[in-house]
Amino acid sequence: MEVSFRVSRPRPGLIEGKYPAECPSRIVLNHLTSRWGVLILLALEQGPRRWGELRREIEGISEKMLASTLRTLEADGIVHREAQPVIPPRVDYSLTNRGREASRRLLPLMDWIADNADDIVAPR
Amino acid sequence: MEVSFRVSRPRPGLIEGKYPAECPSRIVLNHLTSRWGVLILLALEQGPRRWGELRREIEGISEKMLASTLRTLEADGIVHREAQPVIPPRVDYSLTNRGREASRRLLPLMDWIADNADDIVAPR
DNA sequence: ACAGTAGCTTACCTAAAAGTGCGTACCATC
DNA sequence: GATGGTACGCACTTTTAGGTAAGCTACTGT
Repeated sequence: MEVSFRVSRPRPGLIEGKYPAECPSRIVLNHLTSRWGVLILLALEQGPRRWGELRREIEGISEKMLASTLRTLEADGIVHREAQPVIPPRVDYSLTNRGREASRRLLPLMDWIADNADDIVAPR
Repeated sequence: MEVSFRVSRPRPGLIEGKYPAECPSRIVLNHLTSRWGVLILLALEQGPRRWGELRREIEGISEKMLASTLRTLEADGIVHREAQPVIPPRVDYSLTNRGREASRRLLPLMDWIADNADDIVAPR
């Protein structure tokens, strides 16, 4: 039983040719699907968050990883960082347009995984 | 300019609570987005492939990683393995229905990344 | 005077993923 | 009889993501 599933458009060169680990696509994919990257996107997709809010909302994340993951996503133009020069410091994070584009593609995958992960992993 | 983007349905418990690294969703996500997992899915999504075809098509993959990634995806019910007891050995790999469901969600993300990765990574 | 808070940075360490290189069985071909 | 293709498994090493813990600035509250 063949399932007719075609991608919207051809992806020339995605398989052919070399795939060094340093390929830009691989780098971005790693950032987006990193341990904490996904959770930060999930959180920010609900709306802007302050540093401390993210830290509390994403239980288990260390300050180091929150900082470095946020900086990575900021450098990728996926997360917008807005620091207000007040004391105590206040920093707000939100998704950029690019970040929303990314999460729009990432969330369906995450939803599917969340729905199926138990069935997939259970049989062990 | 607010972009109105809502996820199809609520994802309760995806943010709240703890997120151990051993969470089933994280495991499956890691398998799907692993270095070679994505490339194998991309290849198999074009149709069934033999071991050697995958090895040649996915340049740079080592035999060890091809074998272990395929076994992981097979254990997850994403890839179907069909070994014919002939000499020399012949083994065909294809996507299961579940694998096609997964790739249907993964490919839009990969397409977007492929289109944007250069712009994202270039400014460094 | 001292602790607490917000938002980090830095140095160090570990565990898991991936790479390297070897061996194997069986046969066809040169 | 030597070489090479096919589909792997195993042992070892390297690389990298992530964890742990401490410190730091510039203030505020008690």
